[in-house]
Amino acid sequence: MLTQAAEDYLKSIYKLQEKGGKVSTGILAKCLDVKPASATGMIKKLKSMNLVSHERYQGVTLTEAGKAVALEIIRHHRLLELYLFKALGMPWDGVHEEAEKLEHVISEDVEDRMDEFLGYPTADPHGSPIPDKNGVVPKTPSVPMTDLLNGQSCVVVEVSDNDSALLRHLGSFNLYPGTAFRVMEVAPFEGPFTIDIAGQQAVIGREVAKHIFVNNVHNT
Amino acid sequence: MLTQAAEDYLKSIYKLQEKGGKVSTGILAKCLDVKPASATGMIKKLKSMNLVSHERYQGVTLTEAGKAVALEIIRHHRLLELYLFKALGMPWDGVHEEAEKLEHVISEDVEDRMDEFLGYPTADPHGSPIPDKNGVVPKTPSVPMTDLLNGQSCVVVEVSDNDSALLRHLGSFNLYPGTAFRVMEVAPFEGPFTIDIAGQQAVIGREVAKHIFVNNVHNT
DNA sequence: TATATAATTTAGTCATGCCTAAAAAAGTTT
DNA sequence: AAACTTTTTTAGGCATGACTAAATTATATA
Repeated sequence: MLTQAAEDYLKSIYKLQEKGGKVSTGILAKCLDVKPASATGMIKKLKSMNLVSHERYQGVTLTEAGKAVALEIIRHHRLLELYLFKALGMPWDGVHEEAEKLEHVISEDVEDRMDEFLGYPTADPHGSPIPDKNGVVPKTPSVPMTDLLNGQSCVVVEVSDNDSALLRHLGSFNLYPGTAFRVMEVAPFEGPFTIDIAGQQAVIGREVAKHIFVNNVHNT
Repeated sequence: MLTQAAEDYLKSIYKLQEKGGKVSTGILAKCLDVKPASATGMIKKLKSMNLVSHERYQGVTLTEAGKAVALEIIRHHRLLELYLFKALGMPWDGVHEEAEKLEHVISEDVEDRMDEFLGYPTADPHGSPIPDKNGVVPKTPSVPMTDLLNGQSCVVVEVSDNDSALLRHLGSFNLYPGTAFRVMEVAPFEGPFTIDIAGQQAVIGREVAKHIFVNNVHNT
């Protein structure tokens, strides 16, 4: 059985690997809020378990086995988030933290039962894809909201899940995955977006917009 | 925050204390499957946190603070058992093990939501009382099935939850908390009980009967 | 009351797991 | 090639929680 720390490392490596191939020790360390030396240490341990490949000074990659573990943890996490949201009515800005603890602990049996209860879902409350039991991730193409131009309409696909204050902010505009909106105005000089959500106007700053991903972009 | 091991010690001390006042180091060690010296070590740690009282060679007792922690863990455990049973349909012989891991991890928020979902229950699937948020334990008087005499009828109140093979065995007779049965025969020389459960006969050995607690005992 | 037995505590060890600071090594830039 | 950055190694710290062996204390017995 893997330790919680090992699982967290694998999860981080997976996420970093998704957007940039090999993962450097430094980036990984920063992502996990530890010193690079600590990351090197854990990388060695994971390598000895054949969960990662690593050539000195060359960065880490997950092996197939490591990837399988990472995806299982991510699957646990996202199923838990959705379950806590739908079955227990937890606010969407609270489920991440709780899932972070539970993901290391639940059995496959509980995972399966939640999956069934939820009707075999493909995305968590923040729109992140839930890997299936075989490790297949149902990706939905999307672009960052910052790509949008004046007058364009779209639908929210996904938002970052790790900042609960941000999530509360978006919730106050009813800006959830699935929500459609239209860009009314893009202020010049990297300014904020004014958007229309079902008749309600909202102003979304650049920093916030970076964390919102949309699809179905079209001019109206 | 307490470690999982510390919480487990407090829980064990609470349970042992319930049936016999002060808890000896040896009993505690046996109960947790560690050596007595290890138990002494943890007792010292818990004492330094004012969670237990302890005079050398005199056994341990929980302080009010320690009792509060123990009851909170037990509340978590039993709510989880019932939740897993009712909301996720887990078999009653599987919920104990799962709850054993989750009890150390869930937040008060999740606890409250499960409690509400379940309608503020007072007993888990094995009939063990669920302490309320103030640490009040809703006890139901009961006697061990081994006290029963020929011809007596009664209702199952509670069964031991820590042996899943035993639970499967009882389940095969539909012998759950709330189930009524009548003693048809008590074999002599500490022999087994033959009972009638809704028209079905079952033979229950002494060792099993020790783990079944009943009330509403009356002659019929 | 002396003594044997049992229980408990002390003291010291060991393993795990994760972390750090500082020095050394390897890669990258200019 | 020199200077800089990043990574790795080294050496060590700290917390947890278990263990053994020996010493101590309590209890039961003769």
